Amino acid sequence: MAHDRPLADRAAQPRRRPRVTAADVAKTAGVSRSAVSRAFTPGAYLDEDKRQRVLKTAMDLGYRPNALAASLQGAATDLVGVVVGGLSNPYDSEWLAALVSALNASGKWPIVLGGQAEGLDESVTSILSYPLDALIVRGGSLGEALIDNCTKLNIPVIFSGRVISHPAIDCVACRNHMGMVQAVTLLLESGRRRIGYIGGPPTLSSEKERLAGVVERLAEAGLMPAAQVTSDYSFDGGKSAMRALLRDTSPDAVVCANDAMALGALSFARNTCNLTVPDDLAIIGFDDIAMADWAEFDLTTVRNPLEETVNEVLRLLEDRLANPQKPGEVVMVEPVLVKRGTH
Amino acid sequence: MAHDRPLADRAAQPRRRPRVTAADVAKTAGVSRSAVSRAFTPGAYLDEDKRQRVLKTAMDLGYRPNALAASLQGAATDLVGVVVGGLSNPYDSEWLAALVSALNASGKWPIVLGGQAEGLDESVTSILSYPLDALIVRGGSLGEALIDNCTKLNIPVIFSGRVISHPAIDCVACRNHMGMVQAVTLLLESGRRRIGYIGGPPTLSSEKERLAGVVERLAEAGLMPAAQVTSDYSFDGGKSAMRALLRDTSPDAVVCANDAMALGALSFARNTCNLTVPDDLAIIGFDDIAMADWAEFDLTTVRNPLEETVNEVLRLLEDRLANPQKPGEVVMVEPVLVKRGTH
DNA sequence: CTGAAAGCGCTTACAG
DNA sequence: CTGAAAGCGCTTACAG
Repeated sequence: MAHDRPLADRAAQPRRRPRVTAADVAKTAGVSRSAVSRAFTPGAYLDEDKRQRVLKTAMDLGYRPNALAASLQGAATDLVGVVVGGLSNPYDSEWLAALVSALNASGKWPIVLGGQAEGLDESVTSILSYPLDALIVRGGSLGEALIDNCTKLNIPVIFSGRVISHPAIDCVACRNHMGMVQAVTLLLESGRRRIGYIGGPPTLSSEKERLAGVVERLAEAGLMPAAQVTSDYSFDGGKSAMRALLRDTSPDAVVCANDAMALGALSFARNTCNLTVPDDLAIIGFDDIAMADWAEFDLTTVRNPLEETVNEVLRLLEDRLANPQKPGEVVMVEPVLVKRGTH
Repeated sequence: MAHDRPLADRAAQPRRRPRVTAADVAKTAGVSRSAVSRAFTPGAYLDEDKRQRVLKTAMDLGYRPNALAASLQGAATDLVGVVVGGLSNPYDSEWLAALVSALNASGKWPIVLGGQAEGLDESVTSILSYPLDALIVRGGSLGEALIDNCTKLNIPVIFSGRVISHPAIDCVACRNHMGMVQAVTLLLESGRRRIGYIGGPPTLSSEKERLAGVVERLAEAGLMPAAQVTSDYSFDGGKSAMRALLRDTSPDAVVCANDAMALGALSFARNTCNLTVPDDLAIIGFDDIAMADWAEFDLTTVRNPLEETVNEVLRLLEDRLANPQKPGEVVMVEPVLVKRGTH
């Protein structure tokens, strides 16, 4: 018994006072440990009176079954790892909020890793010590190296915002290329010809696809990007990028790889350069975050459907848990051009 | 053995393929289970050659100790519940991102509950099935009822953004009253006399304190609020509130209980009512979220120090884990008036 | 309907 | 330095 230990020992290593245990309830209620377990197991055979007595005692003592001990018996842990990037992109925050909410609603409990760039790989390695039901990874926040790790540990991985070509991995992603083609087409149709581009981190696959969409649609019209700057998907990054871009060129339109940068770019163009948007300069973003619709911005953008994405992630999760051996699934989500006031 | 079960059974209840186990590694490496365990335990005695052999085998097999099984031995789970409200208040999102990042950095893994109002109590009850190291609760997102539950389960609770008078509960909160006194003082000093107020959900203690700060400072100057509307801490809520407020009165200043509503109010005043801010109308918020500093808004506000709050939460957590029996601590954080362009 | 017993994967005294 | 064994809290056949 813990109470029999010498004080010095307890002081050195302040062990948590233990939780109330099924054995405690059994003793108090005068039943067997099995009976206590059965009282908490929906289908189990147990005399109704006895069940009530156990439940009452449990309530009094503040007992509830330790989910971790139960998982050792083979039960699902209902624990899901969620890896998101630095969260400097508001779309990632919206994604996280929607995903957490949806997971909660279906009785899954997300262990969240994010808000930091460095140390993320290490953190993921750490949480793989837990027998997670699955790992959900946002876009390019993580390399493919972890797939092997997870495979060995039998932890399914679901990617959101990135297509992975792996036979057993599920993913859902937006048709980025198509979205950018729509954006550029809109600009071309309204007579824009000097079209610049503000991109995100070039290593991200979503970024590559968006850039390709812009470049290829322009090429189709016999054009090249009037200017091209790389930034970091943040508001401030968009401001700096716009400064750099306007220093060297005078485009009549700028396509941004996400809304946060578009908002920053818009702000810089208006407030620092006194440009009139869209008369002097059109600006189009990507994602359709909540702020894009605010009157101050009224940003024309390409919607990266959030609700649909999260719904698909949850469906893939359920399907995967129901059938761990099924082949990986790739779900593509359609972008939608949202015309507002900046084009 | 699982493989000996009839197929029907396995189909009905698709049990997860088990993880690689210490026993597997032991067998492959030709050592005892104890040796495997010791190879992963920093201070443990184990022949260096043997340790290397075990580590190598573990790597090959993709083994790592199951943290849940280890926790049954009395180890901390390093799992921390984090309860946040509906996340419609951007300050809550910033708080969550900062907290998650800080927890990750110190090797704690947050199980996040939020993004939804309804069902939150039920969700919290569910995650108490896990032997959490602690539960961190944001502001008014949860009633005090859960404190008893947690106490019985020996799960320490830390509140952020709310003062709880309970002998064993830690909390960190902003001096809301003082912050609002500063805001109103600034307005009075610049000659404003018809000062309105847009409040948040009246049940929240932070709201009560902020309202009290406004009312009492006005009373000191012999004034009453020129108008008073209640809303929900969201941008859209701020817009609606401003509409209601301007329908009946014409204040020369409006204090808002948080920045999101202040931004909405500002947007409505400017874009819908064509008011000039601050000439026609001053607007002050509370929190100092990132957007408050954007050129479009340039919002004068009261900073609710985020970094300091999160740092204190982490310190309280560490102290509590080091000494579970110590008395509860109440940490007050000082608000800072941030003068920008809307006053 | 019920209790005693086995076993989930791990760590840690215990006895070499 | 090492292995066999006990035990963490739970569920689930097993045998009444």
